[in-house]
Amino acid sequence: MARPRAFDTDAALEAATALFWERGYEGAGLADLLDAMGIQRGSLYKAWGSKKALFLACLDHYDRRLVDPGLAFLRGEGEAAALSGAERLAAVFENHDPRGCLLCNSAAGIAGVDDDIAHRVKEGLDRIRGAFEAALADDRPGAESAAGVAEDAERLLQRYMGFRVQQRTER
Amino acid sequence: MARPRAFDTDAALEAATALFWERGYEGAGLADLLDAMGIQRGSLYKAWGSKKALFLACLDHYDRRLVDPGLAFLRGEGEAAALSGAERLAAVFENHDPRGCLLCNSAAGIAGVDDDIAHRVKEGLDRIRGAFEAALADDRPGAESAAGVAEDAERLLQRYMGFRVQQRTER
DNA sequence: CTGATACGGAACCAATCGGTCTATAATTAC
DNA sequence: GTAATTATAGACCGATTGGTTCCGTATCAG
Repeated sequence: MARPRAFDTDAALEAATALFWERGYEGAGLADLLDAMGIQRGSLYKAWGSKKALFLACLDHYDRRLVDPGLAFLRGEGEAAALSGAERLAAVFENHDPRGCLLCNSAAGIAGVDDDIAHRVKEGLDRIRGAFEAALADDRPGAESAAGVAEDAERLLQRYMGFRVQQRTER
Repeated sequence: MARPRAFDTDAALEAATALFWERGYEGAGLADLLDAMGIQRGSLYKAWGSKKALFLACLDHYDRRLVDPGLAFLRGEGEAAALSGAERLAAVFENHDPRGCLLCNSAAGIAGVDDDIAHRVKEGLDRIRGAFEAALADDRPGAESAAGVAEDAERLLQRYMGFRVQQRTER
């Protein structure tokens, strides 16, 4: 084919994600995004088509770079295998970031207005709940309390979301 | 003095609060706000001075109309006196609203960008934490576990915030 | 009745919003 | 080398943003 893209898609996505994370979907204007990404309007619209599509791509990027490793840790994969479920869960609530969590911020914000984004965010949160369930089940014998685990995971997800949201007010 | 205000400040605040609640600070434009409030630009700026000041006034209105009664309930005042602390706490997690909680939405959103709003939101959340503490202490003997109550109240606040945020993705 | 006040309504403002378009440059296949 | 293809930069678009200013008028105290 013809002329290849001159910018690093992943690096641009990383920069856009950071801005959406800090300022939210509506708070991050096109001009700010382009500035942070170091590209021009034409390139953005050629690559992603719209601000909303870019945002959805950022949610994917966020999943890949931050959520997935976190979920693997919770499930006890890799070096986390040496830790108990409770220890892995405790580690999650050590992670402080004044920006909170992109998924949680989006849930409280734009997800209440846009159905596509709401659906995408819900998916992400469901994945986190699943990993919480895995970590909880790891410390409990047999299938004795499958329902209890699901219920506790739901509460844990709620606490996690609140935990991350709370950090945005503490600066 | 002279000519009195022709519109009901409280009713206008109620309408503005509803819009901010549903769409967030940045999602609610002046045109939408004025339309919902049934007043004109001039009146809004004469009465509140700016969009941000209006928003802060809406947070106060929200406190007065919804938070305060909720806190009184948690503290066991009025007809809630017949309920145990645990029963009062359980009732709080029954309240479903697809708009979530204005305080929590603001924490996850605009509070991360504006310091004045962040401060105001933090205050509101601290008040909720205090009421959780009161409800928890009500079920526990003496001052045996004051620190434990504070810690549990913090976790309860986190779960509450996540609980309300979550509802914005479930529509 | 009169003068002071400040209201409601609308015109108006610069700046920004998300998005499109075109001219140019770079790269490929042939 | 040439033609086809695609990305780039940036000018440009109408609409909307939050905010100001003005005017005619209603309402007050004296």
